[in-house]
Amino acid sequence: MTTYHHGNLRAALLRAGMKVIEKKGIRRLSVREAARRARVSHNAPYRHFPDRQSLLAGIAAEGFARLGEALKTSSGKAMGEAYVRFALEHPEVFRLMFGGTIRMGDHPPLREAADRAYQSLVDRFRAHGSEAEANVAAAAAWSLVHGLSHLLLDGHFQAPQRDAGGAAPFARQVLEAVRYSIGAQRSA
Amino acid sequence: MTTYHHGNLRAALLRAGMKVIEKKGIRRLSVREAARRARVSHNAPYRHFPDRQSLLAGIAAEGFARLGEALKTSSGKAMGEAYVRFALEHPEVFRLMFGGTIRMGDHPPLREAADRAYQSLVDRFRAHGSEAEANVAAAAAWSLVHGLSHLLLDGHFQAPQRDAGGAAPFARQVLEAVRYSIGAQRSA
DNA sequence: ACCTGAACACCGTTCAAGT
DNA sequence: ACCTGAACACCGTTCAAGT
Repeated sequence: MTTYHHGNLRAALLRAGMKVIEKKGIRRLSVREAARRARVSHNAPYRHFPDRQSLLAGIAAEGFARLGEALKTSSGKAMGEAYVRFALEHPEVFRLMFGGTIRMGDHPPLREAADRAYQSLVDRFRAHGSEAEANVAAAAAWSLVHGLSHLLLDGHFQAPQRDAGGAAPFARQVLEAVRYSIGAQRSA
Repeated sequence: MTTYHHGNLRAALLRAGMKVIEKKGIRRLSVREAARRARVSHNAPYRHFPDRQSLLAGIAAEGFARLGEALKTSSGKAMGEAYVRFALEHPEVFRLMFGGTIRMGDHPPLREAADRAYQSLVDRFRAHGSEAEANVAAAAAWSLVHGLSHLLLDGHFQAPQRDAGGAAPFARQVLEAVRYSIGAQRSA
């Protein structure tokens, strides 16, 4: 029974941090709070993360890994809905990943995690046309599902849409509408 | 020469706050910093805003007003690009408006400001089909430009795209691609 | 190496008091 | 009404020290 914490304080801090963020929001996760939950001094986290931003970056990277999984395990047509579902089910982590709290430039492993998740999406477009066309198509698809996720989370769609029965069905409508549009173009 | 500040401390705080946010980011705007810039005690702002969130909400509302202006004064086809341009030119204010820092539900004037801005966008779709169809089309368009703005700000598009010559031309490509798609559907 | 306690310069917010 | 200074309970981060 060592006087130290345990084998993997880093992992414990990430787990604790993720939990706080999901339950109380990003602003409420302090380094000191993560330390408390991991039962170490307010100071121990600095052995594993140089600053609060890096702790947040670690949690965001874990978020990208989970998003990538969700995308990979969804069949082609359902990928857009899987993306939106991830955002709606993990709103605070999604905001951490994309809310500008952390700058990817400062955290290379975060950028790599994000790129891997995006690859799951781009790969589905490789079949269509030139590389440049695939890039544009993937960017458009990502933009659509990403913007839709954000706007739904922020509550920007009003009564007429919500009355239709909640966020998810509305999201499906929007995605279907655009899917048909793109299909029309392709076959033309 | 009164011992008080001046006629409109509220406006002065909003102006100072906007400036700090644009220059240093949201995290760096404290109530105390806004007070300092307006040359009042750290406590005076609480006469005009119940808490920090409300100060931020006031600044965000001003941001929505400006975005609405930018959209209204842009001609139909250029509106999407105007939206992206606003985001790229005012990244920190854009993040404040849409980054989840403030919950619109807690600040009715903010929601109203946001709705007015959205109306500038929805109005352009009124001509097309039923009300429900217009709603879905507007939501799709908003999602696209909004997601594209966010992803560009976060730096998620990689070398091949950026090499083409920067964010704005890439944005134009993506928007054009989808515009053609939707045009194809309409005429089919 | 990994952890701790004390210390510093900040916060947001509340309160009692001044004009 | 509008403003001020003191006070409280937090922060992130640094430092000197313990095992």
